[in-house]
Amino acid sequence: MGQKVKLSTIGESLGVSTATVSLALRDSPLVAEATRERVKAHALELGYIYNRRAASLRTSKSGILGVVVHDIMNPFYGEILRSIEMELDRNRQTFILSNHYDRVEKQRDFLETLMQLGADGVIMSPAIDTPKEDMELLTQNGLPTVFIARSVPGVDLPVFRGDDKFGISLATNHLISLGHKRIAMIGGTDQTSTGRDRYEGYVSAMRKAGLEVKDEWRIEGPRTKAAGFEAASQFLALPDKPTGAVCWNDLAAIGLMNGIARAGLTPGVDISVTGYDDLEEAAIATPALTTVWNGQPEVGRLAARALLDRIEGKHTPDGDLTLIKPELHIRQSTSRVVEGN
Amino acid sequence: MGQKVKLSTIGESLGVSTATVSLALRDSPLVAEATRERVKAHALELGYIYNRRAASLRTSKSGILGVVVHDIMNPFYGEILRSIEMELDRNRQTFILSNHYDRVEKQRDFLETLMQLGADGVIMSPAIDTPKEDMELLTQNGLPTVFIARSVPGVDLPVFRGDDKFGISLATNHLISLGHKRIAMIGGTDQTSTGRDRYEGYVSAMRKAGLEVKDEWRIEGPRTKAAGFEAASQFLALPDKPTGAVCWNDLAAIGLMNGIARAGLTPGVDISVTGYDDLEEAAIATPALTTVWNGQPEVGRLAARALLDRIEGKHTPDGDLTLIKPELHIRQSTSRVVEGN
DNA sequence: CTGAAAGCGCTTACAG
DNA sequence: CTGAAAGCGCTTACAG
Repeated sequence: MGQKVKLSTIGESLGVSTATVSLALRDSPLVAEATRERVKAHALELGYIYNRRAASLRTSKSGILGVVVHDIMNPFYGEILRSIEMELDRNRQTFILSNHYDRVEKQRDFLETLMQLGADGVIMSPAIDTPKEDMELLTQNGLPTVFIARSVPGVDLPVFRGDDKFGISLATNHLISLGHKRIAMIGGTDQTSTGRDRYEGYVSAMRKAGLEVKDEWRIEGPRTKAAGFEAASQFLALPDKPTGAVCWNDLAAIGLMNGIARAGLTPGVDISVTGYDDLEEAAIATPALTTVWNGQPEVGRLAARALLDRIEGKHTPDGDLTLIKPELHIRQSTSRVVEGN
Repeated sequence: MGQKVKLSTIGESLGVSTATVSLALRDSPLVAEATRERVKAHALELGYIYNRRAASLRTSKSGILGVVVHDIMNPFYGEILRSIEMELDRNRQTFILSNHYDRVEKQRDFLETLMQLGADGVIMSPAIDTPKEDMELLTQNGLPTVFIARSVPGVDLPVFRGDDKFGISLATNHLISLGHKRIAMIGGTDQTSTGRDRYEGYVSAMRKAGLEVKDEWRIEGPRTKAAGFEAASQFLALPDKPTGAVCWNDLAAIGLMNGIARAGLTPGVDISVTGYDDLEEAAIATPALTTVWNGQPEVGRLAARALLDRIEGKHTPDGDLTLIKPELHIRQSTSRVVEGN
């Protein structure tokens, strides 16, 4: 591959200084038009590759952002990520991605790596039980950070997420309006604020309607299709057979519906099921899933925008909470409660 | 955040040179045990963050690898990625990820970024119609590269993928053995070698069994659930109503089954459907999907391993093709052809 | 076992 | 409008 082409290579063969080459390549008005063109043409010809590490060492800006989520194979995060990607591409920022799988150490390793690389900022959906100290490490090192979907208690940073309590009440009230009186809540964990908010929203909607809330009707855990599928038998064996299931997310709901179908019942007819998130595949599930749109594209876009603003010094308020307003999308997985139930 | 802590900060407050600090932190045996301990303790105390950019500028190794695939929201790539991640984590390598969405320019931008960052290597599933020149750019700049799932014609680099022709014949022969005579092939494109291989495999299995292959029975395109879902009406309107569908991948198959169900037929009973890949969700689809395991974990692990080996100079042969042997996993979406069909 | 010095490839005041 | 020089924070011969 011959000798590596650098600014000085270009400069020498053109008889100008590296400073001029540097400025010319970055379109500085300080350099004469003609010189600029000559430099650029020659750079292209030589196959010059800009060395970002050197530039970054000098300027202490890297053009790299970090994104950490629980698991990008979860389409909920996938959809957020896609809109982050679009926003960052437009601003010619590179991002590095990591899953933490709710392991605090894996997350910490990644944050450390970001600091070593001189990342300009971080978008994160923090792991369960992330210690405040891990976040302080970021601020101490001057790394602008925003949260998506989740946050860390006691840490004042901008948060972008859906309004969970309101969203789950939309789903619960929808089932209630269809005449359901025994409604279970399937999936999710009470270890996250999101989990607690959604459970609270479900409970308060039930109470407001004068309906009973039974502890047994809360099946904690499932957040994936596989787990939702497995929860079906437990759900179908519940005391006082619920006729409706408010699920933590679309994945658990789709899994649950598959499990219900496997047991010989018809989801959407015998049992009404609601999801949460409105993933792209909710609409093509069988039956099509009634669910709550959770604003993934908005969350991603706004969070990326806010981070870029922070990096540029436009100081958005700390601890600012941006709640995306959820919407109920009614499809075929919910119907009027069956007579006699 | 006070002053930035660097090697010289540690050195000065300890009365040793930065060279010694550098060596000590990297556990060099050149440094006395006692000094090493003192340095490390002090670095920790001061909250020293290793500056990888500076190190990388000096050593021209970055510890960064690039991974480019079509779309990580596709669980096929997601599953490969997960195993790449495991392998790279174990070797303490950071990776940067990008989707190309089959847009050659987006892919080129990313490769350029990798070179600017001084990446050590690339794992890629190249975009359709990737020009040879783009790949030559990588080799000219000394970037070790391996292919997964797809390759670029005329470019001699190691490739890791499943044996498509053999795999699709497993699915086709399975339907044939169940008595199906009219079998369509749904989804995928003939613009990739994978697409051509699978279609050829299907055609030759049909011919070998003395069955007719009709052009109309080839519905090109669908690679997603949504597209598979939409293809259902087209499939059901096909001349001489096929009784079986060999699908390009699990996503198209699951979408197709949903569409068939929506039309009032029962997939797995009225129409037999096979998938390809054996994604985690194939087993919990309704009906559970008969499909061909495509070795995603193997592909990811072997490709990552091979790249690391190349980077370390263990020169694995160019143009070497590693075919993972697919396996048929029979579930409920295929059954003996219905009488009278 | 430790230190002084050079250099990786940029950018940025500063001088002209 | 252009150039000479310093410096970003490391690592690596080299000398002692």
